[in-house]
Amino acid sequence: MAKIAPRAEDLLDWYDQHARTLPWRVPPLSNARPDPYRIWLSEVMLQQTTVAAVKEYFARFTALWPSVDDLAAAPDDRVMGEWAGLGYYARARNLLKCARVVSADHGGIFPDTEEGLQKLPGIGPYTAAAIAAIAFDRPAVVMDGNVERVMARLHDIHTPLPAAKPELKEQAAALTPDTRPGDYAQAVMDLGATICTPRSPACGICPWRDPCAARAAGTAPELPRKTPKKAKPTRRGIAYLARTADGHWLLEKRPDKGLLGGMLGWPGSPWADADPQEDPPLDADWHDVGEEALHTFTHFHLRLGLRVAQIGHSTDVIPTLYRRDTDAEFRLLSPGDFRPSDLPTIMRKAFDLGHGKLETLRDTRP
DNA sequence: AAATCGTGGCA
DNA sequence: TTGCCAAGATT
Repeated sequence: MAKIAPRAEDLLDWYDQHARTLPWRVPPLSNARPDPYRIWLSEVMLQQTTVAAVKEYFARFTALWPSVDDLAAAPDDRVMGEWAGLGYYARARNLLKCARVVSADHGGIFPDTEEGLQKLPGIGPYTAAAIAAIAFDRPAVVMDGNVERVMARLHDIHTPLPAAKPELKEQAAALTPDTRPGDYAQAVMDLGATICTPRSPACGICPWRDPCAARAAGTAPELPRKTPKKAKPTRRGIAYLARTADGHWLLEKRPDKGLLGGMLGWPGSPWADADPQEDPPLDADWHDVGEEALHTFTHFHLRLGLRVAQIGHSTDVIPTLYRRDTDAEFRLLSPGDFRPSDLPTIMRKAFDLGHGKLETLRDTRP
């Protein structure tokens, strides 16, 4: 029985009828070109992040900063605060760097080639190809998790990831068309997101069901294979939430490098595998919150012990803040300046738990 | 080049 | 409950 070769045209026909409506997307067959700024912003937000999580952030960012020049002019703290909760905060730092390079060095115009795009901060092989294809309709080979999965199944490739990447890219390159490459790139990703899903793929309604080798072999649900991941260790630490008599909160701006880099957080001990050590940022009547903030990062679990204290007036606290030997900068934020939504999730969890304890202290010990 | 870097949803 | 997963980049 002769093997049927998959055709890009069949996928495009499916896409014309089934393309999802997305805030950053121009519908197929509309003869409109998308705004490269919005494509870039959406692609950076979508790195390792679900469409559902991105939507509200994309709406807020484009409302606050409609153009790359607007974003380039924004203060760092505002952008980091708006990114809070979305994760992978290096993306936000590189987003700003990239906006400022495009604004200052390229007149606010994004490069229209893969090579030019990939020179910019935060734009790697995938994002450069995606912007080149979607925004400029160039026949770039767009490789993301969806494309890897679709290619592995289409050709019944059992080599585990990431070793299979070169082979999967060869197959993807052979299929990428010269006509409508932007729609094709989005079509493969839509296929992966809605039909050729990681679990329980809907092979029966797939536009590529006939040429799919894994469907014929019955192996689609178990592809692509992946090399096993390491178990996550559990680390522990202690965070200190201090509020001044006039309602200021004592936070720190974490150093730009490393975990939660550039974000606001509560002062505290290092996070280590051993039992946590007390390490308060200043002398105060610290109270144990009695409940830990639990959180799981990419490569470890965290149990964060919490201490809270009422401290003196903000104008009296400031001189004591320079005793600590750390890369982070202390910040005393007034009630008007402190927004819990500016915090990364673990720090917001700590606030939610510690805030209530502080209210209890005030009520029971006037 | 293996490790690092978030978060929320889902089975 | 735990592990897996999502339009990856950086070092």
